[in-house]
Amino acid sequence: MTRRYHHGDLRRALVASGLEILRESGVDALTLRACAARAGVSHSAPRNHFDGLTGLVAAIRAEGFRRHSAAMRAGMAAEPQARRHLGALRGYVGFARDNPDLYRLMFSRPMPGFSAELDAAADASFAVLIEISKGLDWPQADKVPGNANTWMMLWSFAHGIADLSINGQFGKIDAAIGFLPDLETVFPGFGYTQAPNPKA
Amino acid sequence: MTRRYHHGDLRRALVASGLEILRESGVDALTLRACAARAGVSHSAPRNHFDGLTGLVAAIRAEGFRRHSAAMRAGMAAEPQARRHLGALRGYVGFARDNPDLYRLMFSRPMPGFSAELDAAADASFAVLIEISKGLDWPQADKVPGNANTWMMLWSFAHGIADLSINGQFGKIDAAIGFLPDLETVFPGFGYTQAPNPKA
DNA sequence: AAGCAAAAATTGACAGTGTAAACATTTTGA
DNA sequence: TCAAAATGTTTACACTGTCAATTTTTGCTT
Repeated sequence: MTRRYHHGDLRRALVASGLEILRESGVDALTLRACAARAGVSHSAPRNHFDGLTGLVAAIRAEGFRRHSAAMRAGMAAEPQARRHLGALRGYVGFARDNPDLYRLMFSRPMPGFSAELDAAADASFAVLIEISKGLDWPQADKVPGNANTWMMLWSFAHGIADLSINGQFGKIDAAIGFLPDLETVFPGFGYTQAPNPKA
Repeated sequence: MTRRYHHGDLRRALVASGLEILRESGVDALTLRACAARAGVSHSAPRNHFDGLTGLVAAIRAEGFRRHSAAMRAGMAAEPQARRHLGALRGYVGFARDNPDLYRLMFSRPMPGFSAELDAAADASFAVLIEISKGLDWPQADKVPGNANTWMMLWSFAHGIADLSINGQFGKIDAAIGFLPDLETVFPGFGYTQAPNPKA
């Protein structure tokens, strides 16, 4: 029962503490010393696991992206195949609204090069967007320059709805979640041109 | 030539200093003391004009929104009437890309209630979006629940493109600006149903 | 098993930050 | 004129991130 000198899994504990602090008290309270204190450790212990506050924040953002992609995949699994893109996007916006400060932290700073872990986790989220964009087509697709624009459109739309909604920009209306499932209405003819996963 | 004890227009000078610091060194360098120093004043002088750092940041964000709406109006004026919404949105995204840290600061925190000045400036930006949404119609408009959804769609799309582009999420592709003018391709039939400003 | 190097955590110190109170100077207006 | 209000300065304090020095534990090598 005596608290050991070595924590055992401090790195994970610090990220967990950071996530709790972020949820409970917002980003201004997300402090290196506060994370250390909540993990029951001295204020300099994190130095052995992270490259300063920037490194800890990068790890927290990475965990955010892992949960983010998981939420998208869960949303995708809850819909029939032909509507899986809508499920994924609903998972996207739902995650943002359930974790507003975390989502804002994930996207409030330039992306690449903070850490390999963060880049990989963000790529995993990105992969879901690419995945649902594949085979997704609408009548105007070929008129838009560049083949990458389907995921750009989906991502821009989802991020815009999520971020503005989080920041209270939609005011009392805030029908963002109800807004999203109507994507097939907003984009007429938007859907998959062929059944995915042909082996199933 | 002797520096007077009273600055004369310190409030404005502090906001200007903050904008310069933001542009030159990013948001982490945006410090109350740094703004005061650049304005040539002691670190406690801002207290007479702002409610702490939060107040100064709110004033900087407010100035950002004023320039933001001005950029949209300039973009609107550069296009023929039937395409004025595209001009406004191009102004929107262009402002964000020309002032990435400022734009991020404007939207990286919950919106309402920081100061009356900020609320008013943000409303002015919002008014432009409402303005270009007025009379703007596309075949599916009436199928989308709620009448407010035209501006929600435009805003979400513009903010998504702007914010993701700023954060480098589009990677090397980054055809965000070229992406935007094709809105009429993405949304078929998207346009004004009647000539605006009937008195002209 | 012994011992020693590496890893992990602590302590103490330092500069920089926001905030506050007390004090100094200038401006204003009655 | 002169007192009050507005504007700036100085000093102090708690908190933050970072760093160097030190202590404790773990684990590997011999």
